[in-house]
Amino acid sequence: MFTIAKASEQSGVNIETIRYYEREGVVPKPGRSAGGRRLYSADEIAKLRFVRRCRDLGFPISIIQTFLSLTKQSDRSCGEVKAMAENHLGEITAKIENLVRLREALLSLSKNCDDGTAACPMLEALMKDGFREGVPARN
Amino acid sequence: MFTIAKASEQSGVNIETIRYYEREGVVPKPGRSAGGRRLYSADEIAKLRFVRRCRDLGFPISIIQTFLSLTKQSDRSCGEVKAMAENHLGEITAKIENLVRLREALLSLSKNCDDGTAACPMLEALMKDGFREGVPARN
DNA sequence: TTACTTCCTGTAGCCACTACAGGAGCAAGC
DNA sequence: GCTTGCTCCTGTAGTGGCTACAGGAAGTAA
Repeated sequence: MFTIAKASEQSGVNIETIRYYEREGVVPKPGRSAGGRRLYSADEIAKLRFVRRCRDLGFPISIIQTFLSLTKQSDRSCGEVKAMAENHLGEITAKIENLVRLREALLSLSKNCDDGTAACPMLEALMKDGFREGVPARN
Repeated sequence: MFTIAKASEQSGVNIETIRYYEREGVVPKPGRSAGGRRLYSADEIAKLRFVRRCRDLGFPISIIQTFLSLTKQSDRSCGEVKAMAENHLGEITAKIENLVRLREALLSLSKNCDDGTAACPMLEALMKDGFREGVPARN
């Protein structure tokens, strides 16, 4: 059995975040020592690592909870997982496209911006009325 | 002078968000009618539109406040604006690169995932120990 | 007058954490 | 046994940028 510091180290999840996950019911409550300290098994640490990896892949907590419940069944789970992963892939692709358009818009705005000019053409352009080219709406 | 609904319509900023900006001191407090309702001038609406456009470009509120204070001076502002824009461009590019790596990681994970299999290879891989390839850390 | 819409303030919720404050447990050295 | 210093505990509040109420007042058209 491991202390929360060891669990954090081995899973890559911050200590405060581990306690947060427990509060929110993402991972089950671990056992406690006589003095009331959390004690983690290797399995529980593996679960934390799984959550961490999924978060690194950009999955929201709600989806990860579904993943965790699907791993318990281990039957018929793959189709659902694949569907959720593909849906997430679509969202990532959309985000990338948005950011690329955004970068282009910002680049063309700041391009005319030279040091030393009195009035900044970028701020001018953003203030003006005739404007709306290729800037995507927010998320 | 315009009601908050007109200001929202013309600036593209949600009514609740306009009041939020006012509370936070992003835009100055507008005048009020006899009955206590907010009344916006064309200038104030232009300022809201400016904030909206900057938000659409991904600038955080704190940077936008700097922009707004720089537009008042109109002297020597361009260099600072350009520096902030370029810094922001760097952040956007980093985000894009992260997302692209993430997409590749997720794609290679979900590729082996066929419908109908008993155990899901993607969840298996995320549970396993030997793992850590090209998944970027979170923001 | 009545009905309907818009607006007001104030507060709470969203997401996924992060950062305290104030106290208790625990291990090592003297 | 006692002190020092670390880890851990609970509970609460803050982050950013909004969004969503509740409960009431003001304005407008028939």
